[in-house]
Amino acid sequence: MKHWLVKSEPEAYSWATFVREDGTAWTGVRNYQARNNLNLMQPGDLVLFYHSVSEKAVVGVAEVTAQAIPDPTAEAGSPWVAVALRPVQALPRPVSLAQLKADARLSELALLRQSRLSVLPVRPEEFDVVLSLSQP
DNA sequence: GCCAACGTTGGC
DNA sequence: GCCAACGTTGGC
Repeated sequence: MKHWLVKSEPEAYSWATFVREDGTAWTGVRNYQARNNLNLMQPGDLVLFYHSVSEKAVVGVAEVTAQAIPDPTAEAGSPWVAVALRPVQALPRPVSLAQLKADARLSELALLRQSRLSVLPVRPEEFDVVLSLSQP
């Protein structure tokens, strides 16, 4: 099982909406590196849900429920894909970008190294560190 | 194939 | 609001 992180601007698509809809097709990714990561996702993989821009914090954990298919919001024949995600749990407390940056165990975190990429791999130990940081 | 121009993302 | 990083586009 692999671990990932996806970003969303809460004004565009928030964790609350994601929970209310009980999951969604993760469409609209238009970057090749992010697309490659989507293609590597398998059902059961766990995904950190990050609110970018206005909040800058990991807010929840999602699970991949369907592997990549052609993105229905893209032109037919385009290379873009979408996976299906569903919410697993909100974090007890959001883990802010500042917290992530401050933790030496997360110095290699892909989010911190490639801040513009919207679909990123997370190492299992990094995933566990983020969860532990969210504990009250 | 190179590179300048331009657009977008996202942190500050 | 600004700007750095970075991806894409298009002229040459």
